[in-house]
Amino acid sequence: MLSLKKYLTEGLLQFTILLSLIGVRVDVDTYLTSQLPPLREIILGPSSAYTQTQFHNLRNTLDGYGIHPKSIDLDNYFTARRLLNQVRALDRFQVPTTEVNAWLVHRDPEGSVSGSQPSSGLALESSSGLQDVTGPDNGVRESETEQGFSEDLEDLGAVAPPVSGDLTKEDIDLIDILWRQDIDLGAGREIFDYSHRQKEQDVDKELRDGAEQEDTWPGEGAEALARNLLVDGETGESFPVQVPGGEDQTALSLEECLRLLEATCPFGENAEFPADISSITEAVPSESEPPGLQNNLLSPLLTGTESPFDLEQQWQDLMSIMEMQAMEVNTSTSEVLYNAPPGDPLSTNYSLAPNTPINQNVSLHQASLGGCSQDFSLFSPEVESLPVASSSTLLPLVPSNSTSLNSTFGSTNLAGLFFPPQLNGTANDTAGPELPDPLGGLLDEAMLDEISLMDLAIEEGFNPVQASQLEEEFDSDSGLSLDSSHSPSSLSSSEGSSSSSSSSSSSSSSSASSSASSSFSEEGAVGYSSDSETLDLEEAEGAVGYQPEYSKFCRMSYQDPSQLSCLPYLEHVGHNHTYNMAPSALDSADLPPPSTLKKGSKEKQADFLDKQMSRDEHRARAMKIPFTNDKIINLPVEEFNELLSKYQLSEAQLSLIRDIRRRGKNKMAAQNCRKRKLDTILNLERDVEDLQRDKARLLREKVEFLRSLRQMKQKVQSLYQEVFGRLRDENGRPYSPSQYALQYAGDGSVLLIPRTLADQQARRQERKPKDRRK
DNA sequence: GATACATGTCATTCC
DNA sequence: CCGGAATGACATGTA
Repeated sequence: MLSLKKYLTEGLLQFTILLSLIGVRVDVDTYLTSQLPPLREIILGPSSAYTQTQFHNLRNTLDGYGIHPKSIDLDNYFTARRLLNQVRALDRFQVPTTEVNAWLVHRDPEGSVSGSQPSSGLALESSSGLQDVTGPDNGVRESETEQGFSEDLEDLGAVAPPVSGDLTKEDIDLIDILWRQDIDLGAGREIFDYSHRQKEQDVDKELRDGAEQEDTWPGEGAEALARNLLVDGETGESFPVQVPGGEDQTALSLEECLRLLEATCPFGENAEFPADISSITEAVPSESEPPGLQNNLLSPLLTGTESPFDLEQQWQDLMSIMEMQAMEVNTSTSEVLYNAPPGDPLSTNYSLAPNTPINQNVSLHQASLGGCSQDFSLFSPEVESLPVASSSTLLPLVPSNSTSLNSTFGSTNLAGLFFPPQLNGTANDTAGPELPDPLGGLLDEAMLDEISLMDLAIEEGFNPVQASQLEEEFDSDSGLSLDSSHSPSSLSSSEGSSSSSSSSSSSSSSSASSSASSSFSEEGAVGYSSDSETLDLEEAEGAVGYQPEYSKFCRMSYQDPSQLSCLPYLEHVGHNHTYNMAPSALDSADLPPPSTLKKGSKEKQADFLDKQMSRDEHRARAMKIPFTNDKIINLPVEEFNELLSKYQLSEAQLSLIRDIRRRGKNKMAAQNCRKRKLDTILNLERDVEDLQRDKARLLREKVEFLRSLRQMKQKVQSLYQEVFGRLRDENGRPYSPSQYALQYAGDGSVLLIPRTLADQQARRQERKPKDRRK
């Protein structure tokens, strides 16, 4: 009981405080009532006959509510270790994540970007904040369909930000539900995972274990709160850029192209660009203007905005993905990319028809800023765990100069992009399937893999089973209802403590099973107690060995039937109180005054106690060892030797005593060892699940990145078409795509070169990566 | 009776 | 070197 209180006061309380510090609501009752047999056994251990006496005596004297001076070293050790693990695992915990999200929900309606928000809320927070920055929510919630993919998917925060900065009531409700689920998930999963191992356990252990389970399954659904929805509501606006025709080579400003890219940034949700683009288009030189002047045209638009950074960041991400996957450039399969399924909302708006009327009133600046600032969150893989830090740390990594895009927009990639080898003569065609590029292979593979990836992600990461299980649990047992479902145990855990002592004391007359008694007695399990203090208590109470009658009396005095009747579920709890009793005490106990007990019951009692005794106790009794096994085992060496010296013991007795001590120590060690082993297994299990979650998250990120990449590719393709289609030779005729191609040069210009030359360079570019890989 | 599980015990190693 | 913890292997009891 005192150990239990110790757990309550130290373990549970401390952890509760810890959680409170990080803003996690802790419903102690929920955890108390959660059951997890393995951990219960780990922490409490199996039968601990050695500490039974202490447990028993303490209850008798203090009724479990006094402050016991004894320091339980191992207890502290486990508690400290658990706490440490919990603290270490805080970053992985989903409960805090959920909680933070909930707070964000409550705080964010004003739309302010709260940089002080702790981790994990970021996806929601940053997205909403950005949303506010970017202006009114115009996002098309096309990804409502994607939500089925999994809400878990969005927990990475790397996906597109949520469209809406203002949460609707449904959103809040959903968040609230998810939050509750997270809180409960721990217990729920514990039960799920270990229910097969559950069996009759003593209530104290349940209480203690329940308090300690919270770190095992903190719950993971919360991440899904940040429902970052990839929205591509853009309209595929066009832009007026006319490049002066050259002879064979026509230089285009790189910034022009980049601007075009930005204007059609696939991630931007700003479908409409309210402002005008006239300023830009007016700045664009006429056809007769020399190419060199055009390099500066776009820079004013780019400076002062984050869009180039974002864009570059995106490209870096995309390229890293390409490298990571080591995908072969496959120009022959690019059709898949362009033949996106009609149902795919992401691919619908990106075919930019060159003939599309140019909207002269589109503010390119605003468009790029709005779209890409949101994109930033989309490409922040750290958002999930480092909300504030990510936004602050990632930015500095990005060159503050728009020209740095050259490094990312390397000639390699762009050259390939701008080199559709099979470009046919119809320059006015929308980005056709016949336009391959280096990204084609990647994207094709990505698209092909997407389904399987999603399956994988769902299968390995989010655990649809888990989700459904959650649903079921919370349908029938929603929220913190574990409390009620396990109320008996929770009741017994605290209130039953005193009565349990009485029931234990009455074990001699009750038909308590040995297993139950042992399980109950393992309270304060072996190795958890301080020997000296235990000894003091024992001696102070005179319960063991020398004053058996008193001990017996104490026990009998607790045989209050009313208490048992009040707590009928404790009746089965029995305890082995004989283990720590000296043989003499046992003898006396076994022979109560004839007047009090009938002979038959007395014999039964004796038999029962005999059965309760361990072999070593029997041996000790047989050898007339004058002190208790408990002392033999738990006394420090010095006191132990001192004790031995006090008595004239035969060699056989001494040998037996030493054997008893050795076996007792080893028994405790074995129990601790088994607990540790189980603990290790459970930790490994948790680690595996964490890794699986990470894997699933990464897969989801991959899918999202590939999706974004595909969109970018489509944009680039459209832009290529657009630019190329507007090129005119000196006679005002369009260039034939079969004869000419655009190539991005290293100096930032885009050149119009003959296709033969372009093909050669493209081939060269293809070889390079392969060689590098070798 | 076979089996799984919990627990105790022994031997050994390590600190 | 001793005491004791840790642990694998085995024994035993129980359901």
